[in-house]
Amino acid sequence: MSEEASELIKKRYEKLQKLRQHSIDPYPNRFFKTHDIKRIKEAFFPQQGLVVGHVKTAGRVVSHRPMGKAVFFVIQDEADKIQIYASNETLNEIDFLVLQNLDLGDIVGVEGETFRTRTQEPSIRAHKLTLLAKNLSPLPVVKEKEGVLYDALSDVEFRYRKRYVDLIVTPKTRHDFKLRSSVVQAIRQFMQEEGFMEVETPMMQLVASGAAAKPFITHHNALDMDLYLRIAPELYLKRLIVGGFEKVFELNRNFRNEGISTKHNPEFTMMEAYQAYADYETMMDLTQRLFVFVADKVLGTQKITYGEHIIDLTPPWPRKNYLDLLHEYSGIDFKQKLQEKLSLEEAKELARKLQVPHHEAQTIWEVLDEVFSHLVEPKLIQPVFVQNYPKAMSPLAKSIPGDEFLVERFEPYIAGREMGNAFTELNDPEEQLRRFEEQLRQREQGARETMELDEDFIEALKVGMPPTGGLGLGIDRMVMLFTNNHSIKDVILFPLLRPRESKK
RNA sequence: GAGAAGCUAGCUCAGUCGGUAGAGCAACUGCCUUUUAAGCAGUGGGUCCCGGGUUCGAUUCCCGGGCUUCUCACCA
Repeated sequence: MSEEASELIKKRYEKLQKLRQHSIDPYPNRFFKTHDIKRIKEAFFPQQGLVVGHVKTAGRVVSHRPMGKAVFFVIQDEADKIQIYASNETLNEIDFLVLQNLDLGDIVGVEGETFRTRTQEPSIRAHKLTLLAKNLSPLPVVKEKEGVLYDALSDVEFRYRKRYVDLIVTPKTRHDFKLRSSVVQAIRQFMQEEGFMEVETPMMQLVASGAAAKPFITHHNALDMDLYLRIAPELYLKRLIVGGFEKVFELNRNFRNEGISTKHNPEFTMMEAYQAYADYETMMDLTQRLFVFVADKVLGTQKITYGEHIIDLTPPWPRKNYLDLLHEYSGIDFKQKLQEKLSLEEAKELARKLQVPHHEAQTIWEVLDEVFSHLVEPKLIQPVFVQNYPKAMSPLAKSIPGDEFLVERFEPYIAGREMGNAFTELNDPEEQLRRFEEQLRQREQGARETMELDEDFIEALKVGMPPTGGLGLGIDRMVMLFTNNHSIKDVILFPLLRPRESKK
């Protein structure tokens, strides 16, 4: 950066030099505050009036208005901002030099009295000004009046690549990631209060199973073997149910080597929970209560504004059968067609008539899935449990007793988006083996995504797993819902981007 | 992986029907000691994403590449 430094940056380095020549350390070792800004506002600035008091606080200069030998500037800390007033009359000679060389983006410590300006703006009259870190890489200049931003940082790429800058200049970014943290915290609290134990299972696995997705491969040098980054924690969590823990959950990252989109990041956060002596209906109830708990906790309401919609999380959420929804939105009774032994060709013909693209579908189930995602999913705005899915797409779920095609599985849908996946867990090891083998057969027939056979998991089931309900929730998507964001990159602090040729 | 759009000053954006570019903010200089998207006057700042082609001349037209965004595909 330095040899290509722009004029702006050169100026900053010159100021740095000037300060050092006057024995001012632009990067002192420490500075301790008596108050953070929010507390100053609370303690010294009642609605009307003022409590005069002495404070010592710090923050980043986010606005800078010199006026003669006086300067009004605003400092921002993690939670709030306050205006500082300083001049040659309030500061000593050395601190005034700091003031004269102050730039947007500098981090400063301030000591002084609280007061209100003529326009009643809460302010601090600085008697001491300490430079704590010089800004050498000028920030985008974003101005703000009554909550409206002017020249807001709108270069999306810049915001993702330089998230630390985005966090400084874009209040919504700060807000959304604080809210994300609160969501995660609320989920943990809810699960713990429900009696679930948080566990950590391997992220590096010998067999990447538990979901149908392409894994990332990594390598262990000492053992000289390839490992997969997990695509799901599912099979390990169920091993713990076998081991005798009755309520477990894990809240952490999964890795899937798939395309990147507004709804997909290669690493994403899931919460998976398993409860022994329970079934998928138990998990529906848990899901509903969890969403309500989190919404109350972080938003204080069960009605969420998302884009054009007001989404009402108030339970109970309706439950609709997968095949009934297909019937409802396509006009075709697939349940009947299945009983009449519908062929793949006939299924594709039906999809053609419905104008649903299906060219890559290799099985009847994949055709149905295409129809579902094109005709049904976008309509599922208010919370709904879609239940009783085709067996062929759900190799880890228990069959509905007496039903040839369907399993006890549901997916909660909100805002046209799948928020999770849950089922009554298959615990019959022989059946599980057959299902894995069926996956292999489907793959040989050309199915795009199938699940890997995990032999040790079969061994675990042979030891005996009680009847169990399991649930997975996509945390990123949940946060998108709660923060009214439409791109997953806006709820991931550092989304994966291709590297860029230096510069910027 | 496919299609569409975008890439011009530190930021937000104009613009050039082909003659090497502008505004606002920011920076710098001067004035201004209760301003707040502060104000007034002046100054400086650009490999117009990269490479090639056409052309007397390309930031502009053509071809190739890069990166991003959006949509679709795969998936959650």
